[in-house]
Amino acid sequence: MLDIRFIKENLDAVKDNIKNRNMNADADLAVSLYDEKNALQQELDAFRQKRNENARKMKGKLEQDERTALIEEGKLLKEKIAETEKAFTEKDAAFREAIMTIPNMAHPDVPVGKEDKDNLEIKRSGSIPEFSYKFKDHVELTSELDLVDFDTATRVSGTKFYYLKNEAVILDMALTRYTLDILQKKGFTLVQTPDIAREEIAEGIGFNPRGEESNIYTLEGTGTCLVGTAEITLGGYHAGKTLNPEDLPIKMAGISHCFRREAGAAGKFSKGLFRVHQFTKVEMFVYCTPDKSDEMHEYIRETEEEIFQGLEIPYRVVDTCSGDLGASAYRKYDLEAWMPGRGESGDWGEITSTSNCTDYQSRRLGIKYKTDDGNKFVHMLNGTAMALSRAMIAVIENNQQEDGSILIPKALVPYTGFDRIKPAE
RNA sequence: GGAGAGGUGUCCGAGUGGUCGAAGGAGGCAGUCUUGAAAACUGUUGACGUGCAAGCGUCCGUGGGUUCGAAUCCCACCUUCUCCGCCA
Repeated sequence: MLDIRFIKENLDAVKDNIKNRNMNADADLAVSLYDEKNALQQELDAFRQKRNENARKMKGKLEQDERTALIEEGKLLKEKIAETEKAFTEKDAAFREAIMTIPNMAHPDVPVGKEDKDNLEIKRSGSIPEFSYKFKDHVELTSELDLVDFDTATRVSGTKFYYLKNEAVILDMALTRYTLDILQKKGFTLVQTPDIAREEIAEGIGFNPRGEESNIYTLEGTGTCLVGTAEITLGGYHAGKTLNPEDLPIKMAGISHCFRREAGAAGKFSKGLFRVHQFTKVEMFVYCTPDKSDEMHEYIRETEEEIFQGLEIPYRVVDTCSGDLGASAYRKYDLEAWMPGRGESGDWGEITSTSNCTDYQSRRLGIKYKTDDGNKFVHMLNGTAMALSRAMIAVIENNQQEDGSILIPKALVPYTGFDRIKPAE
């Protein structure tokens, strides 16, 4: 959520931003609703002032007829207040709805574009593997090596679920542990978060738990939902708090299961482990002062690169264009790993994503820090350290061998205890 | 899940329907004293909205209700603690 005063003062910029981001939001409506709401608030405050005065007059001893007159006046005021309150509440709700749809402002360097094709590649690392033999995609490889079972999962749980089996289980944990070691050394506080969060926390982060197009599973009758990412539980960690500036930046690394409905997502780019209803993820989260958030964003991106360079996975870094940014992001970088089995002859596939959400989330969640000049909203950033399912695709497809085996990246061997996954004899 | 007791400012803690944004203490900050510190003493010390400002309004877990008037009474929910039950 943006600051309404900012919107009023920068109305044209806010409207341009909405257009660039390809979103439907009415800034003019938000402003006029705010002004109307404000007028009602002032009216209401005036009535309340009269009520308070009226009540104060009745404290001492009074003649009976004086008291009766005051009570009558009070009754009248009570009605007026109820009426005005009702009008105010309705207007306020309408205003909130309008302002919630307005996206965060974008960093001035964000490339302007409509969709993911317009994202700007800013960097490449590693080289794309060349295969002198017919290479396979991860679905085929994991099936042959008995590492992943989609068919049984479909019968038991539904489509887009999977069983990890045998060495894949170890590989999954090795990737997790490898990542946690890096993050702990860098000063992140490691946390295992709940996989369930209250809906208002999810909403504060920018996830809509309700509605047809929601990507979140709600738990009927509980007011809670399954988290789509630990961003929700890590961002909710300090909800409603005023933080001590000496404690900033706060760097957390949270591991959680992630659940996504992925309604309507299908097609060749979604096959196998790439788009699933459940996966495990290590997420980085940072709370910092506004002057540090650009710097922290680069830091998170560099950390992501360090993790994937260590695994010797070829990737590129993409600066997400305006039209492809989520509502809460000010700027977003994705790491896209080379996936040989993706598409016809290999393609880049998103494996991490880091967003600087500035104060867009903290304003809704009420997370501030103390300054000499009053309490200010903190900046909040998130970034994927390790999305297990997708990282697994990259590891498996890039390290496949002609004999059908998979080489384990050197950095992972201490964690797996084996350096190769071989087909059964 | 059952029974009981609570949720008040940075913290602890008092609070009879009107004099309560809220006693008292601690802590923080400023000052006096001191070579410096401690102690003692004095003063000060919540957030949010609105307004140029003075001010006005809101906030005592959350949301409803009763009342001319609610921290105080009623209802629901959330939550903490104790005991019992169940359980990895």
